[in-house]
Amino acid sequence: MGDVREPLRELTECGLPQALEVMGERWSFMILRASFNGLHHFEEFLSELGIARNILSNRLAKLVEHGILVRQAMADDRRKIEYRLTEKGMDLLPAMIALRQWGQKYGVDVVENPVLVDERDRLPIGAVSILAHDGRILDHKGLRMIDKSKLGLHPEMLQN
Amino acid sequence: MGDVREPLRELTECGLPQALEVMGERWSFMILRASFNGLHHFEEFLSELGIARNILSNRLAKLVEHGILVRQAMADDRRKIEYRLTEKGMDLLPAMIALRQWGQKYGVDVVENPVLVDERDRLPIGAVSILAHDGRILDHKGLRMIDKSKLGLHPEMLQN
DNA sequence: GAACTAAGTTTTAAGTTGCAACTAAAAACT
DNA sequence: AGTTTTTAGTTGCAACTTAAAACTTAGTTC
Repeated sequence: MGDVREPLRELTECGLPQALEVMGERWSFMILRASFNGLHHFEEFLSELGIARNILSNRLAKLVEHGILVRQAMADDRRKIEYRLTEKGMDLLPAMIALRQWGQKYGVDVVENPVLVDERDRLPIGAVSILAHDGRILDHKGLRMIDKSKLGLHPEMLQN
Repeated sequence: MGDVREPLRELTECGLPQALEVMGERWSFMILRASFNGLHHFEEFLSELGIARNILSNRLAKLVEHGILVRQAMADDRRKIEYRLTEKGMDLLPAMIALRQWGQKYGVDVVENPVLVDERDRLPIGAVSILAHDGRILDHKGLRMIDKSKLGLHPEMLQN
């Protein structure tokens, strides 16, 4: 078979570039947060975020295009368009909260309000965490990047 | 004194804008990933990421300025500059991995290689998760945003 | 049907990105 | 010692993106 070099830097394949295609654009995360905070209309986002109209229009369209928000004219007043988070959009919450917590940890005088709480007991949530397959919390020292081919074929291998 | 209106939409205060100031810029997350993957030098980032030289230069400077990377000329060859993740940079891992996992879940034909594994057992990691104060995994249905002032004063209140 | 409102487009200026060519400094070769 | 190569940048310029303000369109209220 001759010269079967394995590609030295297989850094290319991963979901990050895909995620950044939408969420890497300026304002996307801020719109997501506002949306999660209960805002649904164009003029609400506009006055809440202090974004320019044309950019907001463009971003909302992209978020809808990517299935993160759904756009729907309201029945009672059909001028009003409601933007609502989809399940796909909700799935961005861990990323958003992780960013938020990081900004809070290292930012100067970040007040944090409103606070995220567990609905069940109304206590503030803990840190967004990287979990091992068995639920242990991992930090960067407990993590390794390895080539797919070098994965032992354990039976539990069906998670990430 | 007189007219002390409270700001109606206290959506303003949170760590997200702070985090996005650096990490919201195009390429920042890709550089972070490359860095975590073991790249350390200018020309490595350049050929790995396909970014323009001036932009890379600018981003690295900003990441250093914000304390996410440290810049250090190497002892043996002082032309070579080493960029290395700080603790603050490592703390962005949950956010980065959460984004990556989202991109993987919803992206089309994302291969994912290299794979993130738990160093201890070399099994792929689980999903980055939002945890309650007591360690339960929360999803968006179990979360609520409430005003700081409405927080009951529980003794455990010192986390997020 | 005149005025108003919500959402979006257009226009124009300012700022950012990306490419290509150039520079600066340290190391290696001859 | 002097030229070449390597590493990490900077500069100049064209293409693209963002922002602010004025304009448009469709639906609603008076």
